[in-house]
Amino acid sequence: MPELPEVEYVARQLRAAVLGRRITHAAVLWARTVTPMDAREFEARVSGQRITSINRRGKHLIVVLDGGDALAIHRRMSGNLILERAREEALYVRVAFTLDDGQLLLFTDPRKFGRVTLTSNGEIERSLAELGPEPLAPDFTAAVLAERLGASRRAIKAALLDQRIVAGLGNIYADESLFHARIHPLRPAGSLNRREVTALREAIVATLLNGIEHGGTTFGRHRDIYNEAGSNLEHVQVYRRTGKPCPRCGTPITRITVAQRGTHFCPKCQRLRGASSRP
DNA sequence: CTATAAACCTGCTGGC
DNA sequence: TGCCAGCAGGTTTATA
Repeated sequence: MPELPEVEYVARQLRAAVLGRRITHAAVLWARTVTPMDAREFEARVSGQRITSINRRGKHLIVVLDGGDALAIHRRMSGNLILERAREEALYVRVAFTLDDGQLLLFTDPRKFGRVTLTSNGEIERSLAELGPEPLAPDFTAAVLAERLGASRRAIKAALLDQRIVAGLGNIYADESLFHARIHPLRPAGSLNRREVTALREAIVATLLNGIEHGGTTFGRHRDIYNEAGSNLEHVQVYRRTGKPCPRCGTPITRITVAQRGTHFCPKCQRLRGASSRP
């Protein structure tokens, strides 16, 4: 579930809460979460390192440690980072970090798809090298987006979910962005004209910023580090609103499957025909 | 290149 | 009320 806004929101909270803290102890409760590293090796190597910075790249949360290592955390479908003052009752804990001020930082993950990877700083950079541009960075221009989409004939929805095209978009924010830009999800990615690419870039930025502002979208499992749900679901226009009226024109929202993912759009505002092509 | 399916996992929902 | 098939925000890998 966690897409860029959910990861960014948590990154900001963690910066305020655990920056500068030393990890005094780590416990791996589900070994596959830290693959490919051995669980005991992970615990030994992370213990004693201090948290020097917290960053985000796409949907990856990067916790930089003073021993030359970094933790790359990907929450995948159901992972959360929960901060506890003392041992409370968090469920599905896969990795537990004890900090030097007594706080407990827990990686919880019912479905066990999430990953907490410990590697050297250089290694992390290499593993993230394939990611596309950061959509909230100032250099994410319409020209950059157009260049990334190239002449691809795949559906624009599928392209937006591809982290090599743009980093951080997932199913929710892809649908919302296309709705705001009035682009049909099945449009071939390379067929968008200049005006449409510009509108899409603006829609992506606005949609993501909106999501961050509301603490992320929670319809299932996303929680912030204090175990609070985000409120952005109240603000989405099409995602999971099949059959409900389009907020713009009243036409019922349609749901189709694109790239094996549920895809929601307004059939009147987002037309497939009548589109011009980009040379 | 593009598309599709399957795999990794568990919990929740909707239909019967 | 109860059971079960199907579905879920993500990514990777195999196959056509």
